[in-house]
Amino acid sequence: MPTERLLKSGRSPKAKPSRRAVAFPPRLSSGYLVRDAHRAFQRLLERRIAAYGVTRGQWYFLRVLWTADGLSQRELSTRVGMMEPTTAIALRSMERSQLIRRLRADDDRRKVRVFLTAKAKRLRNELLTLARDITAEAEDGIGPRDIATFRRVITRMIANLDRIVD
Amino acid sequence: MPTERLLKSGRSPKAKPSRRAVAFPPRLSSGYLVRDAHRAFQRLLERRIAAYGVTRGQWYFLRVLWTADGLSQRELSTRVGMMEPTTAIALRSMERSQLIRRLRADDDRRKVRVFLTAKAKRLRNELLTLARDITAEAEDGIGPRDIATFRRVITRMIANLDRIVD
DNA sequence: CATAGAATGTTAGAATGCTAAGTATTATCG
DNA sequence: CGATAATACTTAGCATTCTAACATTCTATG
Repeated sequence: MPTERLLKSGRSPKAKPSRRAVAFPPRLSSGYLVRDAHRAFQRLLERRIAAYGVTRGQWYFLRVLWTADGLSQRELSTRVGMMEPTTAIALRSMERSQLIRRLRADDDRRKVRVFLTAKAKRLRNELLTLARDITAEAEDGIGPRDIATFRRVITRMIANLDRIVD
Repeated sequence: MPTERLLKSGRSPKAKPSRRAVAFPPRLSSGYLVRDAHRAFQRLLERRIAAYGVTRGQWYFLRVLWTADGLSQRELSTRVGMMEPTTAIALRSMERSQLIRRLRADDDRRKVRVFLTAKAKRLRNELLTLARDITAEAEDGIGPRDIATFRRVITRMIANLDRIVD
């Protein structure tokens, strides 16, 4: 981590003090901490699933489909938490990679149902284990009580933020 | 949040039990919680700074430059935690938006120093306040002790993950 | 000094995610 | 029944981020 060094640059020595009134160091910002943690998780996940020919964008959908095969694209979008164009792009790449097949629904011809291939089903246990390992490595040396508090707090933060509309 | 409904699809009723051996629900995955929180923070930040004509990609750099004007691109990349091509792209957009100027360093003509414009400096207090408000809204209803635990835990997770090389 | 290597930035190309605007199908209502 | 709405998905275009490969400039070593 780089040290916080202040370059004075060419600022006037008699700058108004109000310029500096607000301070908000990243270490005190939950948002910054969450961002850094997210990037660390992603980096590791991406590197490890690449060995199986799976990309990060495919991962989230695999994870849902392993539990609920045959969903429509709309349902998948909702569960994964992505917008539908994002889902469409991810599914196209998964179809190319032989991870899914897409079948038009008989009852409603607007809908497309997504089904895992045998290949994708075979990946399930190994990849889920891999994901659990990453979590375990992340939580290494942290007590179970603190982990529980962490989960409770971050879940509440998500709820707080999701409730805000403006 | 959508209910967990299991579509049985066309799977054989006598599938091997080993197929289901591994379970790892997202609610128990710190990685998933962190991802969701990250997206919630980003969505809100993006929406609010858009009113000032600032994008998310510019934000991280502004934040560093408000504290240390005149850094080189390499130093900026390190502090923000981005790769250099990412920095180059963000700075190009910031130059177009009149938020920064780039000046070749006299002492070392490989280096480019980045300086905030008056416009960018004027945005500082208002945008930092905005960011602090988002944090406050996220932490609403959570006790200070729990917040402290949360920060300690997530900081440790980041350290754990950053240490892993393979 | 000349040349090899290190340091700083850039360009190119891919993946991921968004919003806005389109197409096609189904449902509703006058 | 026929026009209008809503629903499901796609396309287009942008922003953000990465890795890999390049150009430019400086440093170090013979």
